[in-house]
Amino acid sequence: MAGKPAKKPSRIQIRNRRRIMDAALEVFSQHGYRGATLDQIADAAGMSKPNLIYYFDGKEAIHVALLNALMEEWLAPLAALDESGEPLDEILTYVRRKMDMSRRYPRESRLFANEIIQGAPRIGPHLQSGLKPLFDEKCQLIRRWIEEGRLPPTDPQQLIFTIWAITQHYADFEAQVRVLVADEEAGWDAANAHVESVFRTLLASPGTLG
Amino acid sequence: MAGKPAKKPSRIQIRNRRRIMDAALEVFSQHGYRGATLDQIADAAGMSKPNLIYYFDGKEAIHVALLNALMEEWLAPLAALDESGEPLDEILTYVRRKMDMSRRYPRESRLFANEIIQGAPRIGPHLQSGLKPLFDEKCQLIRRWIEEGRLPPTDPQQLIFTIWAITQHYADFEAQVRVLVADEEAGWDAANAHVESVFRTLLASPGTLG
DNA sequence: TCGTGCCTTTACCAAATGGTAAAAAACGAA
DNA sequence: TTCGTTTTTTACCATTTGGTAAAGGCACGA
Repeated sequence: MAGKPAKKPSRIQIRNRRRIMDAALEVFSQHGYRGATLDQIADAAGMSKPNLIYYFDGKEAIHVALLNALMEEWLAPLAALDESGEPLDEILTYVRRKMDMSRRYPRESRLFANEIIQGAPRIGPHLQSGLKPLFDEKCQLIRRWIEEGRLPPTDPQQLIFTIWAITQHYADFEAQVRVLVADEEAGWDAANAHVESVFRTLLASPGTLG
Repeated sequence: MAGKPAKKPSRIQIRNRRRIMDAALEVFSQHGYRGATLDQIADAAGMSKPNLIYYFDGKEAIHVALLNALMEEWLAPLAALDESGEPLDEILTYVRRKMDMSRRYPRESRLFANEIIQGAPRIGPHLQSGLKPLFDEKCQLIRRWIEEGRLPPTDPQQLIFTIWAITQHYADFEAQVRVLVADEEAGWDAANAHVESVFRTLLASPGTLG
């Protein structure tokens, strides 16, 4: 039943698995699943193609392993949304963390984007089992905050979509943004400021009219 | 110098070129450039692979032709932003048209998304020559509206990015949205209502304090 | 130091893929 | 109908790609 005996991964195994995952992230995020080749990944990982297969069962296995490994880390900011905190602060913190991740880990963002755009053929089940419950839970939390009059009335699902859309846009469509905005560094500052003000405006309680 | 003599395209040529473009849109938007195969496109177009090559010079030529043909149509809503109109109406109309296109032409949206995410390797020049001028022009227009006190102060570039991000999200990440939202039809209604209210809120003049 | 088992390389392979050559078929003006 | 042109098919081809077999190298404990 267990997929692998999994005694103890040797130091070499740990190092090489990591190398492969990193190389795969680079290549998959840039070309998508079908556009990426094992040769490219092997090259980026600094090892031979058969050696890749020694560590992973095949191309799809690498991709799936990568998505699984990143999923948790990628959802961490949403999971950190704390019910005991101040609603506005919590959501703004979430937004800021998402912006931070777009700037610092664009490859991860694009990896997911590629997968989702193409219909989530390999990550689909994990969306159901991993993302959906978390999403529902946090929607419930936001709904409660709204009922308590601590946030203006909004559709929580749509609010989260909006946050995702705006923040990830800067990573996923970086190529476009770079064409349209002259100064890259200034662009990030402007983006951060704008996004901050957008959600401050949207979440500004209009008098808690309940 | 002219790429083709281009006498008069016969009826058959017109019909088949259209078929190919439509099939290519379907396949490219689903798998990305490198993930799409000529066999798939030929299949979807209901003709043989060599017949494709008879009408287009090759895979890349089809892709480029497709992007070029769609670019204009895709930018039409932005181009329609009218300086003589009421700023709020103009922008809300723009947002609505973008939402409409996301719902009705998700393939077009995903085609561009795929291309941009992967670094715009084939459409890059067209972004510079086609999108950039239009973008700059409309930013200028919005800036003027703000100066005239007819819109609250905002960074025009970032505003447009926000509109793109939110509206296209529903097409590009449809697979994800479908997992997270139960009722698809109701989902679209909720999305439209939410997006409308978001931009109404953001663009609500706070007293034209100028 | 000497195996024993983990790691890596070399040499392949079958299928898929972008593309070509050239013959056959269909079309259309005279 | 007939002849030249346009369109389509059949049969290929070279390269790329995911993957395998098996031998060689290497590290490390006894």
